[in-house]
Formats: sequence, structure tokens, C-alpha cells
Amino acid sequence: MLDPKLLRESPQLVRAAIAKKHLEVDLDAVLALDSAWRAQIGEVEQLRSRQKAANTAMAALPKGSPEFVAKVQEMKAVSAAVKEKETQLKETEEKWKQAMLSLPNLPHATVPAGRTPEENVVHATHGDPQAVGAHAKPHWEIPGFDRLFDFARGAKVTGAGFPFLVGDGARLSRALLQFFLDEDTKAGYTEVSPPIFVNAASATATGQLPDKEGQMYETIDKLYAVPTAEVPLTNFFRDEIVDEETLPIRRCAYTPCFRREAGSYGKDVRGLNRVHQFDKVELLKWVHPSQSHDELESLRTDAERLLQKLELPYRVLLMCGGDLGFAQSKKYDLEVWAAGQKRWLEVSSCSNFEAFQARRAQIRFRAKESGKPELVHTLNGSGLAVPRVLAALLENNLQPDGRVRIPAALQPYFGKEHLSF
RNA sequence: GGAGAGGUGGCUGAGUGGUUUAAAGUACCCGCUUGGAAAGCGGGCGUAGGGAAACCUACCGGGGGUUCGAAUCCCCCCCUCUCCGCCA
Repeated sequence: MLDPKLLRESPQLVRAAIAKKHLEVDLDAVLALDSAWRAQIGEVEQLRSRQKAANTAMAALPKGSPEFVAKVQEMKAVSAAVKEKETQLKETEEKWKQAMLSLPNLPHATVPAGRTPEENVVHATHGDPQAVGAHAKPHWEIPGFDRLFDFARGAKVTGAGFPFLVGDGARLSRALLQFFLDEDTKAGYTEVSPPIFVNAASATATGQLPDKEGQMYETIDKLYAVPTAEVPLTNFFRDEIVDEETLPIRRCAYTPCFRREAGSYGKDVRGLNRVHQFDKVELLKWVHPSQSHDELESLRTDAERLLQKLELPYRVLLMCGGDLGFAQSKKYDLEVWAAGQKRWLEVSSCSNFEAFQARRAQIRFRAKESGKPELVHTLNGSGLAVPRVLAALLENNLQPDGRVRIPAALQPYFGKEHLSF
């Protein structure tokens, strides 16, 4: 959510932000709701003030006295008026709140202009995608793949996109998770194991609701299976004021992630590219507003280091305004090269939300200078998502003999130099 | 799942329909005092919204209701604790 005062005082800034993100929002309607709300709250408060004054006066009068009875009669009318106006106010307030939630975060000044993913800027490329041999093939075509990643049985037992990982497939996945968590911990992130179901309030605070309604699995108890550890992690400090000295707070968490991926069926869903349940380690930061864009750079390099240690070619994209998410101020995507498919796969998305999530979630710190609570800035990024890293490892490291070479950094975790099908 | 007891400011805790502007204590901050400190004394000390300001309003787990008036009475929900049942 944006600062209502910012909207009031500088609507042109918000208008420019919406334009840069290429979104359609009726800002004038939001502004009209805002002034209506302010007018109505003034009326209600005036009436309530009268009630309070009468209450004090009546407390001093004898209960059955004529003055008392007259006052009761008088205040009955005021009471009725308060009820009516309050009902109106609540309606307006609800509409106003929904309208405010429909406003996107402002893109940072360094975000490039552009409408489509093609206009994202390639910020850097590491490793040589061309270095991989001609025998590379899409991971789902590698002989034996179906034994280690059993989609057919997963479909029988659960549904499409819920594969079984078997033998070395399961072992390699676990090795990656362990490797990620160890590296992230070394980089200063405290490991957390969060709940993997969240309530509606938490999903609203991070922006899954109402924006992405229908993308999450919902239980009979109105709990949502987490689409990413970002949701429970960010909500850890919801409605709290943390000490300024504790900032920046850096945490990492492994969770399975559940995504319905409604409406995304198509050619990109083969093999491990897009599944409904996958493992991911998420990195999260709560930082002082003055530090947040520096922290975004270090978050990105923390995620990049993992790919470097795995010896995987990758590139860094700086997202343009039109491809930036609703809540993000600035975002880098890390894409790993999958030699068999000859395409880039997104394995991490490093974002600075500035105060956008913090305002929804009311996560603040007490500023030393003013003594007043201020909103923190939140950032997050994957470190990393497992299935697509698996896909890249299988495709890039496939040897002519049909085995897959395990990168040196991962060997202590996997226990072998090669994976066999 | 069943029965009972609870939920009040950073913390402790009073308040069962009307000077409550949520007492008091404690913690914290400032001052007096002191060689310095402790103690003592005096003052300050929540969050949010509206307003140019004076100031006004809301908030006692959450939501609704009764009433001229609700922390207080009623209903629903959430959470904590105790006991019972079930269970990894």
C-alpha cells in the first residue's frame, strides 16, 4: 500500500508510477473516495464529541431528574445520527481501503522504461552458455529421467505437476537445499523453518491477497498453502515495532512452495520447468529505509554466488517498469542457462519492496532521532529455487556417457562425483 | 473434539454501566540532589486518524449487538492456560 498522504499531496507522482508500470488505475476515483472519507470522518467525530460532553454532564445529574430525562431524549437523536453516519463512513472507508490496495508501488528511479519482458535490461552475464556440448538435451529427454523424476506416478497419486523424486533425484534435491541453506547462513542469514500454511491476514500483508487470489491452494480452515516462504517470513514481524539497532535483519528459510499456476498451462510447463509443488530457499531482509537499495545489490550477489559455486552460466536481468511486479520498487531476475532447452530459466527474483509490504503488514522500527516509529523496508529473493537448478544441472552437466557431473561444491552434499540414471 | 479459567499500555496489575482524560507500581527519559552514583523528590513517557492550529476522535484479543452512555452487559470468532478424550 502507498502512503495516503503521498497520494493526497503528490498525485502526479502516483500517476507517473502507474504509467511506468503500464497499469490501468482510475486514480481520480481513488482521490474522490479519499476526500469523501475525510469529510465523513470529520462529521462523525464531531457528533461523537457531543456525545462525550453529554455523558460527562449526565454523570453529574440525579438519575430521575427532569434535566436528566430531557438530556436522554436529546441525545437519542444524536445517537441515531452517529449510527447512520458511522455506517456511511464504514462503507466509504472499505471502498477507500480497497482502492488504496489497488495502487501499485512506485518504481525506483533506476528502473528502466519498457512495457514487455523483451525490454528488460541484461544487467550482466556470467559463464559461457555456448561452452556446453552438442549432446545436451532437454532434461525430460535424458534416458532414465522418468525414473528419478516420476511425473506419471505423481499425477496418479496427486495430479499433474506433483512429481515424485526418487533415488538420486531426491538425493540431489536434498543436497541442493542443504548447500543453499549452509551458504546462506555463511552469508549472514539466520535460518528459519516457518509454518507452511498462512492465514488471510498474512497473505494480504505480502500482497498475495487480493491481487493473486486463486493462485494459492486453500484449505477447509481458510488457510493458504504458502506459494513461497516470503509470506510467513515477512509476516514474522507483522504489527510489531523492532529496535532500530537490530536492522538489518537477514533471514533465510526453506519451505516447499505450492502454486496452482492457474491459466499458465502451455509449452513452458514441461519437466521441472513449472510444477505445482517445489522446494525453495528464500532470503529475506528487513532494513533501514536509507539502506534498502544497497541491500538489494548485496541480496542479488548473495544469490548469484550460489550459481557461481554450482558453475552454472546465468544472466542478471533488471526488470523494466512494465515487467516489474505490482508491489516491487525494483527487481532483478537471475536466469540460469539450460543447455538442452537452449533457454534461460528464472531461478531467483530479487526485489526491493521498500515500504510497500511494511505498510500493509505494519512492520516498523523506532527511529532514534525522532523517537517515532517508521516503516522498515523489506526485500526478498530466492536463494534458490530447486527444480530449475536441477534442470540446468542435468542439462548442462550431462556427459557423453549419460551420467551427470556434480559440481565440486555440491559433491560433499551429494556424496558422489556423478549422478547416474 | 469436550469442560473450565483467562486475554487491560514495554512489563506487573486495578477497574463489573456514567469525572476513566484507563488508577497504581515498574521500566525508560529529563531535571533537582551528589565528588560521582544509588536512594529520594519533581516532571515526562502508547499507537493511529482528522485539523493550518488550538484541539478533536478512535483503540482495553478481533468482530457484531444492547444503551442517552460499554474496558464493564449480550452474541460469534481467535488465542493462552488447566483438566479430559484422541493422536505422530
